[in-house]
Amino acid sequence: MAARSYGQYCGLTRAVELVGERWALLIIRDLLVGPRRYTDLKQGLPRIPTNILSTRLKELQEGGVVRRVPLARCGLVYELTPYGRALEPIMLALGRWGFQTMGDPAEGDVVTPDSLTMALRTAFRPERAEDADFELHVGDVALRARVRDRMLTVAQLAPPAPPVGGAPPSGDPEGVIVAGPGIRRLIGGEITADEAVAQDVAAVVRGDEEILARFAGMFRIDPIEPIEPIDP
Amino acid sequence: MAARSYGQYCGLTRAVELVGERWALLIIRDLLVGPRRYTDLKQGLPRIPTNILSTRLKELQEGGVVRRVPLARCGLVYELTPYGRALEPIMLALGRWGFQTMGDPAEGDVVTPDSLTMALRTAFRPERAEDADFELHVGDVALRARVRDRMLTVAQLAPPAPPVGGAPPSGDPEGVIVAGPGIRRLIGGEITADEAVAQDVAAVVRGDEEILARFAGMFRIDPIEPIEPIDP
DNA sequence: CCGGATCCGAATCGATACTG
DNA sequence: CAGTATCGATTCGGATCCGG
Repeated sequence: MAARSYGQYCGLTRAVELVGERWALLIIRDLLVGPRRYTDLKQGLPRIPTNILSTRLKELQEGGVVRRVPLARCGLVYELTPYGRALEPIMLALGRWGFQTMGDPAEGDVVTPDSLTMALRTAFRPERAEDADFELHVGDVALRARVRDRMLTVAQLAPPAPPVGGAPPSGDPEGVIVAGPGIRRLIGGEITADEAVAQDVAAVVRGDEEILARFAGMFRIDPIEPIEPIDP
Repeated sequence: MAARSYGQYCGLTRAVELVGERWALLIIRDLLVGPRRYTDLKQGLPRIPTNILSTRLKELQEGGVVRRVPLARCGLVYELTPYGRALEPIMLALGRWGFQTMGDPAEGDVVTPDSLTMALRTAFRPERAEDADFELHVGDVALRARVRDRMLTVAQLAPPAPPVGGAPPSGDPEGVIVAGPGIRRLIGGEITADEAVAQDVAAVVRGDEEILARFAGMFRIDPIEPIEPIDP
């Protein structure tokens, strides 16, 4: 039996053995945004020890979740295999689940470009989507998000994107939203767009302020019903 | 910042901090089957150190995922909160994902009643369901599974169920299936019911042998398409 | 700058023993 | 039954180092 095996013959156990080690799911989160170099991953996961990153990447390759690709344009990158990409809906659902109980950021917590990108994907509701094209700034991170035809695409503007990222669309966005961590409350439906502006949670620094309401309409994670139906 | 925090402000990170520690998801898997006493959990997770079980249960309670309920009939049990139960679709999806690459069992791997119950739920396809009522034996584990109205219910027959489990239906099942770990290949669609019988992967020891084909029709986890569309 | 490998103290895990 | 206590074996985290 493998060293860190749980000793059970079960699909979930297998999954946890593949991607349940510390840091593994966060590495996969970043790779869901796009292929990344070793250094990109290290920057996107500021607190990961380099030896752990190295070890996890090897394990994930061995498990068929990640592969290492020498890329002509920019050296060596890691990317998800099709099997690894099959985790995407699970990661989005897990992100939604965790979002429900996210409090305020702890001291030292950071928001990275890839985590914000995945947060947008997590919160995106295709069924409510309407075309839009805006910039979102949170801390040092700036993204360009575009919705066309109920499809969301996100590109990283700042910090300067890794060479592998998709290029942002040319032309100007409809508006620029600058937000703090409190934007969680807007996405969570705790406050309205107007309240977000009033409480300085978010501001529209360019374009029509109405874009914030459109944002809040499409990017939404509803709380689970707080029923407590169990009665011993 | 908390001791084992990842230092990121992100929904997925929060989720991983809540349920990503070693053994936590397997504890949750067992609790998805029903409330369990400390000892039930320890039996269902034969290789978990008791201090880890104790620690995880405390952490999961603190995270609002699990609660401890003094139950009149049988002492103290742990059960999922509504928030914890919200993990069910995610756990089923993760189980399906891991199932795809489950090889043969390693030496010493066990199949527990709760893991087999969740495996059945994982593989169940409501859209293909037809009424059925059968016993499934794998190793020492025996379950009674019943499908009515496209809903699956599973009860544990052996080993003797924890007092909290639902009672099995009265009356005889339509058939009794005895299988080995190779039943994975039947569920995975690698072999047909006839081949499973021919290869001694499964046998119908009571009732009409046709029930195995009906089983295979409703309980199925298809492989992900093995496309490799990336071309650097 | 990129892609790691190495080293070492601190924290966690795993196994066993023990207790109310 | 429901855990706590103890202790050696691993792993993790942080820092540094190194070849390209």
